[in-house]
Amino acid sequence: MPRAGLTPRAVVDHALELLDAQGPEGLTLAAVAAKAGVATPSLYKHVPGGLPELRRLIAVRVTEDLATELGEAVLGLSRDEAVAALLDAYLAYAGRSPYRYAALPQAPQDDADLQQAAARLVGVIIAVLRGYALAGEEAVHAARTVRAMAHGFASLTTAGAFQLAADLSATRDRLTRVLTEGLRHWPPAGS
Amino acid sequence: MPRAGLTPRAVVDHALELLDAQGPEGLTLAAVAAKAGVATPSLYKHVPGGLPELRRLIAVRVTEDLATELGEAVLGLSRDEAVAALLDAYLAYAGRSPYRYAALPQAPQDDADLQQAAARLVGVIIAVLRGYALAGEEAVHAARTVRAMAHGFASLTTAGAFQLAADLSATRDRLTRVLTEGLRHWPPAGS
DNA sequence: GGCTAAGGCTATTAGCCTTAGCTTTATGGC
DNA sequence: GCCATAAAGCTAAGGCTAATAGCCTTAGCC
Repeated sequence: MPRAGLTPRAVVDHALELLDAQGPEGLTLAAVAAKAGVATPSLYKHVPGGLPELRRLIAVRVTEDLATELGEAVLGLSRDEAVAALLDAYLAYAGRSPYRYAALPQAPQDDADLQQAAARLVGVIIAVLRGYALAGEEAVHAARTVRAMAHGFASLTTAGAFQLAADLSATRDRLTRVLTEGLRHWPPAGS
Repeated sequence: MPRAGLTPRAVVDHALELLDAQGPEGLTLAAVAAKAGVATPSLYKHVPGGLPELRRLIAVRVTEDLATELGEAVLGLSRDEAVAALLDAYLAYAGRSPYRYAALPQAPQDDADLQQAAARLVGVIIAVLRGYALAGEEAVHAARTVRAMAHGFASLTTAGAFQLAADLSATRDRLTRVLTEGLRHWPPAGS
């Protein structure tokens, strides 16, 4: 029996392929092992924590990938243009890889690796907000607002929660404008 | 063996208790059956579809409960006050029952019962927007924006995704104001 | 009084995760 | 060039789950 030359990274790669193709139900250790050409228990040599750890590693990887894509998408842009590009890239990622995106919140958030990856993602958002010159904690509130809007729209869209006939891209346009308007007039005034 | 007097509704009740107490991992037919004082296969008499149908019924119930709570929260209010109350009630529900809230997107959205319940929920949002006199499809875009912001913030908050120290209720306040500002100036202007 | 249908049950199958313990392979030191 | 050792694979086994099949009993109605 020749060695398969498996690594934790390769295991995650196979898992992601499975996730993309079959959704969360299809993500089983048995299936990953079959795809890797290995018996199921052998996976524990590379992912000692079993299925929970595999899911954790997936969340970390997806967060890193998303952070990288967002960072590239906003290069050279600032203010409203950067925000629009950020939202576009965010929604594009979720639309292109809905199962990966849905796997994000399934992992415990107190994990160190995940926090590091998440910090990179938040860093990109904070950088985009630099053009609005928000003071101190206001930048954090604004970043959370950006993230909430992006995640909310992405999550509801990929889940198929918007059932009415109205054009989704028009909604995305309105959402983007509400966000940029809010950022330009930050901190937002009450009624 | 006396009858347990089970009904589909009672099965869902037991399932919800389990979900609240132990999270999605603890929601198994075996556990529900044990709680109901019944052997596992007996559940199929009331929930023929097994676990997937149970999850579907849970999503429907949670959507109905949420719609009811939101409807009550905005009674007698209009415009910004109504929007603020809607957001408060939405986030309160998610915060009070995080596992129920997280169970919402796990069900297929093309289910008739779920669509009916979701229509009630959307109806509440549309009603809240009545005070802003939005024309035609703009009401749909605005309702989606409201829902995206509420869901995004609720989802990220309950998942523990906001790790920085800044006060969450302050962020919620900013989010609410961005939303009401956007609604007051609808359709939102671009840059 | 007996029939029917609903609501229980046990037994069984199939699939999964996980642990334990053995075997083989590759590698690094002497 | 050989041997020790650690890494990486395997088989076997245990325990959990969902789900199906088939049987029995209870409750209610004609």
